[in-house]
Amino acid sequence: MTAATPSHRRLATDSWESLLTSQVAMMRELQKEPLFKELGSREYDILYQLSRCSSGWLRLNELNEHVLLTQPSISRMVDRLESRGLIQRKSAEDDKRGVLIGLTEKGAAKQKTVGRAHVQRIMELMEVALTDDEMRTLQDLTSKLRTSVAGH
Amino acid sequence: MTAATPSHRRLATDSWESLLTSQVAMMRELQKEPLFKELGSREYDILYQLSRCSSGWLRLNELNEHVLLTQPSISRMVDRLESRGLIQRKSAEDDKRGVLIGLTEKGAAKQKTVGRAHVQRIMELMEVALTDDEMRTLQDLTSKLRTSVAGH
DNA sequence: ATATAATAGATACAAACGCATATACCTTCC
DNA sequence: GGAAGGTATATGCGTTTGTATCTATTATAT
Repeated sequence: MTAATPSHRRLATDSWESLLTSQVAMMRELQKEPLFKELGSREYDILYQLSRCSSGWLRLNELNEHVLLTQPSISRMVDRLESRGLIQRKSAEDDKRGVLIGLTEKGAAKQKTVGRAHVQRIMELMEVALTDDEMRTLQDLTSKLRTSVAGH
Repeated sequence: MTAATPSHRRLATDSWESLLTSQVAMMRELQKEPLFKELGSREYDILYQLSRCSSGWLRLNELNEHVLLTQPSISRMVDRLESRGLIQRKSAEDDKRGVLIGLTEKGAAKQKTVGRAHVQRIMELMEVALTDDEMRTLQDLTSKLRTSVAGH
């Protein structure tokens, strides 16, 4: 049983703040990538999630879990991506309320192009900061945190 | 010297993605706090930065470094917080282009109220997820990452 | 000294956002 | 099987955001 001493409190908040600010620093750096001018990082996130899921189709609410946006915002973001020809909608057969989102060929190509540059930049930044072992540890800890907080 | 093998690449991107999604999960949870209805989390961030700096005053561009917003957005956010009586502006004496931002008494009180609930929630979430040692390690690694990426 | 470039912050305007709510469909319970 | 309540997505509307640009001040170069 852990005591709620001031230093214990600080440990929790300091480590969270450190996580948060490192994320801001990385994001700021990643957003400098010129390719992100034509496809915002949250838009890329959508394409990325669609590219990596096994069936190729995701429900709107599944997308919503991964991006820090409200449901209406995702809905309209999907509108825009659809009108740009990057994704397509189809209604879910088992639940006619639902909508399935998938990449078009153009969208998949776009994701690959932007993704390559993105991955390259992430590698450059992570590599000089942390050793492989440290990356593994970081992944473990953040994974543990996410699982505990969100339960999946 | 590390080789750019696919698995090495994956290690960098996977650990970054894990960091990112854990941050999203935490944020989502923290934003459920009712007190954040009257003071958005980015607005709180501003008050928080002002509360913790030694002189009590920060330049607009210093604030900008800590929050993932563009300069015009910070500028207008400061407008709103000022008109709500939470912060005050004064021009910097050594550089007449500059503006210094500080908390009003009301702003400091607000920061404390919201901050307490915020800290409480962070503690609850972190505590069940990670041990003290793990939090220390997480802080070390993210700190290392931030320093490397942003250089401060 | 004066022109030139760089920097800090503010503002105009269009695009994107969140909140509240509407609509359509599914589930449950009687 | 029909009403009541729950869930998935869409839309109206006011607010906040980013891009581009503007003004004011400071730094640099000739």
